[in-house]
Amino acid sequence: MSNAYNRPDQLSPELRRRVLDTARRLGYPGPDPVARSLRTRKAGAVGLLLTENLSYAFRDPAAIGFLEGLALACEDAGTGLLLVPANPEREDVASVHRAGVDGFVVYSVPDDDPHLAAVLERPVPTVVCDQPDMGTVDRVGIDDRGAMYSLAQHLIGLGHRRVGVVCMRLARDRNDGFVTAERQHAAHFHVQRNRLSGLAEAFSEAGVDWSRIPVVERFDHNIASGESAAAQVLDADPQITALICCSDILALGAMNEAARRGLRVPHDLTITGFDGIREAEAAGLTTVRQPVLEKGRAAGKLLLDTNERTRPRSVNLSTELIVGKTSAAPRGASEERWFGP
Amino acid sequence: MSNAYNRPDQLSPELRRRVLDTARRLGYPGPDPVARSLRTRKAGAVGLLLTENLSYAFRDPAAIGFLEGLALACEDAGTGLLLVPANPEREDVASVHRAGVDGFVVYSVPDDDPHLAAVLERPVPTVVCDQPDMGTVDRVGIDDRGAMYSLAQHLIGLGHRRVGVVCMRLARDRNDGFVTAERQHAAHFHVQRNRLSGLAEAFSEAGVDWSRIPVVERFDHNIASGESAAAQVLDADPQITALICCSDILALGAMNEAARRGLRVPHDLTITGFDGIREAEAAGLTTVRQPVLEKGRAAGKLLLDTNERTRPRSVNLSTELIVGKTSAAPRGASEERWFGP
DNA sequence: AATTGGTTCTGAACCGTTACGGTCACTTCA
DNA sequence: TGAAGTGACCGTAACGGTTCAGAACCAATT
Repeated sequence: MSNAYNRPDQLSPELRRRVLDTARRLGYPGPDPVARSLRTRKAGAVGLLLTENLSYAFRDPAAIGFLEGLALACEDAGTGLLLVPANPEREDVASVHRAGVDGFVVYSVPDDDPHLAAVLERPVPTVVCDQPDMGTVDRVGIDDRGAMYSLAQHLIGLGHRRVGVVCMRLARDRNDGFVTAERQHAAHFHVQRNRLSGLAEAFSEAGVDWSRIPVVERFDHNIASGESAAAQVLDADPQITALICCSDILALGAMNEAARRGLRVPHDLTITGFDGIREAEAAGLTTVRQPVLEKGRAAGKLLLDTNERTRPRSVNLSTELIVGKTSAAPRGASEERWFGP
Repeated sequence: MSNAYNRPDQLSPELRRRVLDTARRLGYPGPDPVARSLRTRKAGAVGLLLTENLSYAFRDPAAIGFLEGLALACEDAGTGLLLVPANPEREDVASVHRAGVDGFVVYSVPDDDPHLAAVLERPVPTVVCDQPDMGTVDRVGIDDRGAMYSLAQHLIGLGHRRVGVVCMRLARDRNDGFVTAERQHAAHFHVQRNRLSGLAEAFSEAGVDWSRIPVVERFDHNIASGESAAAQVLDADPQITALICCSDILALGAMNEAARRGLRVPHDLTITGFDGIREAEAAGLTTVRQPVLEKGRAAGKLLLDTNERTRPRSVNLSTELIVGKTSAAPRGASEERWFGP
């Protein structure tokens, strides 16, 4: 029976035809995929865990790029891609337990997320992205700290000392407002924590007292958040010469807010982003480009690569500083340099 | 055992604790999701079948919108979303057979696609999108014919008679070039067939000989295709006053080509799209807006709605003609009307 | 003391498939 | 002619959970 469907060479064509005929006559709908999975211990799918609402993945350009890369890898391997719903509000990890998959990819979740813990308990291979190295599972990511450090050095080189920062959520609780040093340090999102620490390091080295730099956090990641966060930073210190945003989306919002206030970018205010999404490129944003598609593909490859001689593995992809039209020397500084002593 | 995990009320807390303790000590990783699915006959996931490469879904804005809506519905229901790889090149339907899902959503595949046939053979509920009404399964879509008819009437009202058309692939075979009337009529993509027939009807009613209108097809759906297809139409008949594109993406490409030729839009050439994606709105494109997100959500709702009193159901979502800045009266016509007799 | 009622706990059947070993007929070779 | 070898076919035992019937137990009632 099984052979008739899956192993035509194991039986005579005549019998095969007869079996298939009677099967059809009896209304047999073909082998049941679930039972097959149980028996063969292969689900033919990999699970993707995102901390955000499922639909968020389709709204954020960087997430879309990641998904595309992951889908590419799955396609090559002929496996399906199961999007696992993980509502961050509820602590309901049943969706993780119910997912019939051969492995998990975990994309940018807080390191204390119960869903992540549930995944790690499952006896299947896992690849985490944009997470700290856990020592036990494969990892793919970038050097967020180093990339942001370079961006900061670019700004410092231009002469910026008085800056403001807009970042994404740092933990699971909503905190739309200023961020204490404590909170920065304890951020549960590896990516944000490292970007902030890269900034802090560079500016501290340049003699800036980091504890006095206004850092504003937003829970939701969209243009509107960038706008309101930029407004909050500019209200707190109208003297800042540069606004460093931890994502392009936030930076695009900041651009809107700058325009609303009549601030010319980069003449009156330098604005930078992070990610290198298409929209940022179109806007000429100074940013750090990271290979999001490649990241997804690498995650999939790592997961689907069967010969696991050296697990856990860790892949670091390279980033590139893109100097666009939104960063320049601060107004005062350039004149000072020009006419200075 | 099972009760200890899933039915805490069925046994004393003391026994439950003991069971869970020993389970942990034995390294038991929790109930196996596949075995559970087999027994309960519930996979906790719905499958999405796209005819394109999986990764394409993340490149096309309309597809992304659809996915977002579908993800939203899945989220509400707490089910996962399995992206089923269906390589259009290979006739390999094994991926459909192997998908452990409670139902399928089929999005815009040719009506003769073997993957679609394989889905319909599976004994699970199915919702088809942008497909002809099959009579046996639920359907969600729009009135492509009527929407395109309205758009054509808008153009006809403006005075356009000599037009060209750029459409997406009409069948599984690649045909990058002109389309015969025969091929238009026999198109295996319901959406494209209806859009073209809406155009043909409107223009025929206006006294235009449809068989003389150049219609150019492109297999790949991206900006570059729009560019080259527009070039092909304009080369074939430089006198056309309007270029009707069957998607916004193609229209955006056509805009590029018009610019390259020094044609001012809409002064020298009217260009229209279809879909109403964000990029089109930004460009001020005259187009038909269809609720892609709503379409995905409706498909998910239909599939996950358990009380199936009136299957098969058919949902038609409404569209809206958006008159943008890319359509105007043809140069000759407007003068004629202004200074005419 | 025996019956009843209720709760907690145990064991076995079943979901549908695949892997595997065994049977059987038939060919080949000494 | 008989032994060994080959290939086609078939029966059965897991895979790991859920479910449900009924055993076992305890307390309350007759």
